[in-house]
Formats: sequence, C-alpha cells, structure tokens
Amino acid sequence: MLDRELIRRDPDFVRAGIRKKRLDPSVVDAFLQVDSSWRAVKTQLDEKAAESNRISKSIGQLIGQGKKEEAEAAKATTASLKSEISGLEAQERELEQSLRETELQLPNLPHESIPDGDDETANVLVREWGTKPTFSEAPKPHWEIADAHNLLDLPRGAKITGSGFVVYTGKGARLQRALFNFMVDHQTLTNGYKEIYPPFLVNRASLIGTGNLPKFEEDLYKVDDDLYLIPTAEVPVTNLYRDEILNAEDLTINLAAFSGCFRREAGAAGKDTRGLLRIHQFDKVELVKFTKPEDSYTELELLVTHAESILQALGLHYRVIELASGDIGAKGCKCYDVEVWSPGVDRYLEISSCTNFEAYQARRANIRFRREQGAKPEFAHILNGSGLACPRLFSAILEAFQQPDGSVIIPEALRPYVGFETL
RNA sequence: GGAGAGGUCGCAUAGUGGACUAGUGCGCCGCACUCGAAAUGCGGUAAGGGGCAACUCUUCGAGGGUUCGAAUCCCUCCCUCUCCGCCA
Repeated sequence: MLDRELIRRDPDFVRAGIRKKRLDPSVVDAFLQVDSSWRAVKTQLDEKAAESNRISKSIGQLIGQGKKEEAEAAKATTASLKSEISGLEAQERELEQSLRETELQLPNLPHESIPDGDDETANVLVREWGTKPTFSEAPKPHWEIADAHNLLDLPRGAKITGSGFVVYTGKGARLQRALFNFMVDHQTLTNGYKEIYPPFLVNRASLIGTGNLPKFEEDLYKVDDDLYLIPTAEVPVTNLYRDEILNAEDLTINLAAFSGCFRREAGAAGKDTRGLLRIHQFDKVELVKFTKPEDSYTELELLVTHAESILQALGLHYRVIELASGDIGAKGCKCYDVEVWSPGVDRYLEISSCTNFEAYQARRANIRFRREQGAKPEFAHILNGSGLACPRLFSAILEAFQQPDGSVIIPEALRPYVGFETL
C-alpha cells in the first residue's frame, strides 16, 4: 500500500513510478475517484452522526430532569435522521471497502536508484564471487547425479502426492536436513539473526499483509477454515508484528526462519520441470528485517551479504544481480537476486531474492514503531531475502562438486551436519 | 469435540442501558520541591479517519441486532484460561 496523502497530493509522481515498473497506472485514477466519493460521503455521515449524538444526549438529560413529554418529542425528530444515517452508513461502508480493494491493488513504487528497463535484460550485474569450476567432460545435471546415488525418489513423490513433489531418500534426506540446519546456525550464530520457527499455515489477513493477497491467490494452496499454506516464511514472520507498535530501540529486528514453502506455480507449467529446479514444496531459510526508514537501504546491502555468506562458506560460485524496474515485480522498491552457478544445467539459478519493501508491507500489515515516548507512530521499513532456498542449493552442490569418478565431495562447512565427506 | 469462566487505555483493574467526555492504581512524560535523587504534590499520558479551521467521527476481541441512546441487553464468530473426552 502507498501513502494516501501522497497519491492525493502528487498523483503524477505515483503514476510515473508505476509506469517505470511497466505496470498500468490507471489504478491511481480509480483510487482518486473512489477516494473523493468516499470522503464526500464520510464528511456528510460524520455531520449527521454528530447531530444524532447531540440529540441522544439531550434526550438523556431531559429524562434525567423528568421532562418526559419533551423527551418524547425529541425522540420523534430523530426518525428521519436515523434513516438518513443508515443510508449514508451503507454508502460509506461500500465506498470504503471499494477504496480498500483499490488501494490493495496499487503496486509499490521503485527506488530512484534502480536501473530502468523493460525486463530482465536490463538487470545489472553487481558483483561475482568465485569462478566457474572446470570439468574434464560435460558436467551432469543434478537429477542424474541424484539418481546415481539414490538421493531422490521423483516417481514415488509423484505417486504419493503429484508431480513437483519430491521425496528425498537416504543420504539425500540427510543432505537436505543438513543444509537447513547449517543455514539456520550460520544466520543466527554468525550473522546475528534471531531464530523463528513459524506455523506453515496462515490466515488471509497475514497474506494481505505481505502482499500475496488479493492479487496472487492462484499461486497459493488453500485448505479448509480459510487457511493457506505459506509460500515462504516471509509471510508468518513479517506478520509476527502485524497491528503492533514497536519500540525504536528494538530496531533493526533481524529474524531468520526455517520453513517449508508451498507454491502452486500456476502459470509456470512446463518451465524448469526437471529435478529440483521448480517444485511445489521446498525448504528455505528466510531472513526478515524490520528497520527504521533511514536504515533500510544500508540494511538491504547487509541482507544481501548475509545471503551470499552461505554460498561463500560452501565455496559455490555466484553472482549478484540488481533487478531493473520492469523485472522487480509489484511489491518491491529495490531488489537484488543472488544467482548460484549450476554447471550441470549450465545456468545461473536464482537462489535468493533480497528486497526492500520500504513501508509497503508495513502499511498493509499495520506495523509501526515509535521513536520516543509520546511520538506519533511511523511505519517501519521491512526487508526480506532467502538465506537460502534448499533445493537449488542441493542441486548446485551436486553439480559443482561432482568428480570424474561420479562421486561428489561435500563442502567442508557442511560435513559436521551431514556426517560424511563424499557421496 | 463437550462443559464452564473470561477478552475494557502499555500493564492491572472498575464499570449490568443516559453523569462514560471509559474511572482508579502501576508504569511513562513534564513541572514543582531538592545541590542531586528518592519520597511527595500538580498536570499530562491510546490509535485511526474526515475537515483550511473551529470542530468532528470511529474503535471497550470481530461482525450483526434491539434502542432516541450500548462497554453494558440479544445473536453469530474468533481468541485465552480451567475441567472432561480423543490423540502425536
């Protein structure tokens, strides 16, 4: 959500920001129209309500003074006022809801510093770490390596649940478990995040808070009782502080959470179907920061280095990309993708996406902070990024550390967690 | 799942149809007293919205209803606690 005042005061600025993202700015006009009708009705309603309150109070006083007849007369005058009010109330409710719905459709505005461009071709390479490993013969993709070592059981995953659901077996399961244990330890013990273990199901309000609803319902799994499976721990963790006012001295709050993630991947059918590249359920460690507005861009840079630190600890080559305005998506102001090199599929794969949402999510989720006692609450800035996603890390390790004899060397940092040195 | 008790301002509590403009205590902020502090006294202490402003509206878990008027009465739902049942 955006600041209503800003849209009213400077709609052209908002339209320009939305256009820069290659999104349709007509929602701004829709907002302005509903907003002005809503305010007109609201003002009228408030006046009538004030009048009604005055009369009710005077009736109370008349009764207290024993003036029954005058009280009865006053009651009679309220009849038409009452029906007027209920009419206005109905109108106001309807307009307010429509305003809210329109408001939730508004995308976030891009930060002025981000590269301008239509799509991912305009993304900018920020830095690279390490180098591509070299192989005497063509490196195998991870699904072949996994098959050779019986790490995954894809057919049975499809049987017991459906395509895109993966069973990890034996050492594969152990490696998977080792990865998230290692990452949670690293983010908490080395990078100073507080560990959170959240529910994997959330209510609708939480998904509205992070911006997944109402627009992206088709990406989510829904269960009975109006609960949804989380697409990322970002949702429960960000919403920990929904409708709360934080103390300024507690900011920046740094949280790291392991969770399963559940995505329907509607619209991505037929894309990245092999192996672990795109699956409906996966594990991830998510990092979330709540900051003061003046700190959020410094914290974004830190957040990216925290995601990178996992790959550095494992010795995996990667690059950091800054997303262009046309590729960043609706919710973010500025976003860096961390892409790990996967030699077996000969691609860099997105393994973390670190985003500063500024106050966009905080407005939706009503997450504020107070600078000092008695000060007016302000919206916090919220950032998040993966630290990291397990399946693509799993596959990158298999592909990058495969040996000519078919074995795979486990990175040093991971050995205490997996309990073996090679596959 | 069943029975009962609850949900009021940061915390604790009062409030069973109009004087509630939600009281009181604690905490917090300011002032006084003090060399300074403690103690004490006085004052102030929720959020959001509309309006240029004066001012005004909404919110006592949420939503509906009764009433001229609801924290208070009625209905539905959510949450917490206690006990019972089932269960990892």
